[in-house]
Amino acid sequence: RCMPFDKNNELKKIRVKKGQILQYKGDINTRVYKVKSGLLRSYSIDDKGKEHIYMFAPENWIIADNCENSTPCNLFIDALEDSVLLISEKEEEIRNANVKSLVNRLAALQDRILGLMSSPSIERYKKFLETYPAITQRVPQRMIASYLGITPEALSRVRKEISLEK
Amino acid sequence: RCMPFDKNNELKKIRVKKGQILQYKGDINTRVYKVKSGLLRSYSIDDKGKEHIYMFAPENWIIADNCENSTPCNLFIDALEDSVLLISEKEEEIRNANVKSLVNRLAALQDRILGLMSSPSIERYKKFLETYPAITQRVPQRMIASYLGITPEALSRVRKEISLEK
DNA sequence: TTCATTTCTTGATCTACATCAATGCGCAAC
DNA sequence: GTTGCGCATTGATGTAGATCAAGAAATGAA
Repeated sequence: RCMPFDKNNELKKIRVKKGQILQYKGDINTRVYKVKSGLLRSYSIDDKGKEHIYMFAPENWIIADNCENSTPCNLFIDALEDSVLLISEKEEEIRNANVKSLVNRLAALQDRILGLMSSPSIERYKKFLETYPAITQRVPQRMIASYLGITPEALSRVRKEISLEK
Repeated sequence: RCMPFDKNNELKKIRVKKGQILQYKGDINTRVYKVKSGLLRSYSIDDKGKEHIYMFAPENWIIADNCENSTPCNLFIDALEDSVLLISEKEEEIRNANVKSLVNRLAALQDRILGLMSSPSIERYKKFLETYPAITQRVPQRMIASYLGITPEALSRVRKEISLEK
């Protein structure tokens, strides 16, 4: 390439094992992870010790904590499968950000918020199946429950109810 | 100004009355509103006819539906007070977007999602009071309840409980 | 394979919040 | 003033989903 600064110069490529934690709540100057293969997730742990999954990041997704740089982050990030990642600094990421894709992400969060406020768990689960069919196959149900904001028991009953509908 | 294209060329300035609806769910090619004075809100209406407030936009805030342009939008937008607005096209907005402020908005939505999933209504209300003290004074409680994802009755009881804590 | 660990399911009970209904309180219009 | 209307409060009751507990099924490790 003939560009004066190849933007990939700044990217580190790493391999991580399933279960490895990449970011802890409270870390500062956290990085941005691009998933080349595998699957990551981000999640918080509340005062009662309960995990709440904020997002799953399969191939070609970007995952990070959206907090200000240099302030402690709110989320944990770990690997749900052996994965290959590209790591970059947040500032670098902001410089190269694709505005369109940020706006798309806003739209997805808007949807999720309205869903949490207005849809019962069965509807949220059905929508999840439509939106992320691939992820359904790759993570245990308790994690989907956590993403949906319900308990594994509640998800189990929702699934039973859906199977009876047919 | 000496710029070849003044970006304000594209902005229309309008005045709206309290109660006026600027955008209906289902509209396409919706615009972006910058609030110079007054107060707007965006909200959805679910299948049971219940309103769910997605956001309040006081002075200097930007409000819009985050949907793809040319697809039907999901939100209504109306004026909670007489307001003065600058209107721009989404494409224009994307061209001039401030990435930093988009990322801040992502952070706020992340917070809201985690709050909806993990905090009881009393905590969400306390946090709202801290985060948006000014808005508390300007909108009826039923709208704050709607923003928090609870009923006006539930908010009334939460407030009573807080007043007893002291 | 066997043993251990995690995950899923099912039932019983509990609880936060919704729903429904009645009352009272501003506050604007006239 | 009074009439009407939207809003807040309070009580009674209903319900989605949480919690707790026990098994069953799947997964993984030696």
